[in-house]
Amino acid sequence: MGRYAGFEKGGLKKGTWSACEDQVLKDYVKKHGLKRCGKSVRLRWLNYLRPGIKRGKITEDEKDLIIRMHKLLGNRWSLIAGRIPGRTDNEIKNYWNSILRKNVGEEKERESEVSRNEIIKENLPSLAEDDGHPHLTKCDEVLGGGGGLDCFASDVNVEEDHRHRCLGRTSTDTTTLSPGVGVEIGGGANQDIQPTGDDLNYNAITWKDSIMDLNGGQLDISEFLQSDDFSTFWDSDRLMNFEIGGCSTMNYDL
DNA sequence: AAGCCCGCCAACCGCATTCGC
DNA sequence: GGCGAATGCGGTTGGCGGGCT
Repeated sequence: MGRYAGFEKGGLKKGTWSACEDQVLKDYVKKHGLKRCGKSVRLRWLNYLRPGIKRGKITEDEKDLIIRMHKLLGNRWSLIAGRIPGRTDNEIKNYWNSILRKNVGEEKERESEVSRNEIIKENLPSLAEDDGHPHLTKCDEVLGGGGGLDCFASDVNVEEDHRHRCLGRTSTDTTTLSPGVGVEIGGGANQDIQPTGDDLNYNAITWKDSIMDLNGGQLDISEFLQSDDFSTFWDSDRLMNFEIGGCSTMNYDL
């Protein structure tokens, strides 16, 4: 994000314009009379004219990729586009908003009722047995939201400080904490859980067989996507398991 | 045939970020 | 450190074309 000066990417020069480049542009506009602002020109180039841009319909493979990446990254269109050669962020964004959003929404609607209940039934008992998390023992109400697993402790008398620590917040930070809310697990890249790194050993979520804790903020997701780890991760079938399985592929390590 | 509706997609817009001066 | 320029990003808008009535 932002300005990257003085290097080339994909054969394209970036950074401050030279006098020579300014002159080329001036000559061009003088000759052809292009009445466009720079931003518009840039966008047209990036999204349409740039070499390597793939035109035509999104293939099934690309569609699957977009859906899976979106589950992982959310609306990080440029990151998603970066993993789909020849497609622009704008194209992917449009495709998602016009086609996939409603498809995925409908699918989610159908699946959520069944899978959510099964996942919760399978996993929450182990949490409830944990004496270190008394509020979870009181968890008897589960609500939907975001494809993740939201655990709502019905006992609002749970010790506040403990709930805060489990949410990774200091006991004085109550601004985003609603009464009765316990822990949110899963649901993509935007997690409600942040590590405190203190008395609560907060490897709260460890992806099965994976080495990174995306939710814990130990690794910036952008860096991760550029890393070799991601290539390995991506090439394997782990991601598929991770996304489609959702919570069911997680190990809860509280 | 004409009008309307809707989906797709290119373009616009505002904001954030980074860098050079 | 402040400021402007350059760039990136994501949400939104608007035009166009095809299908339907």
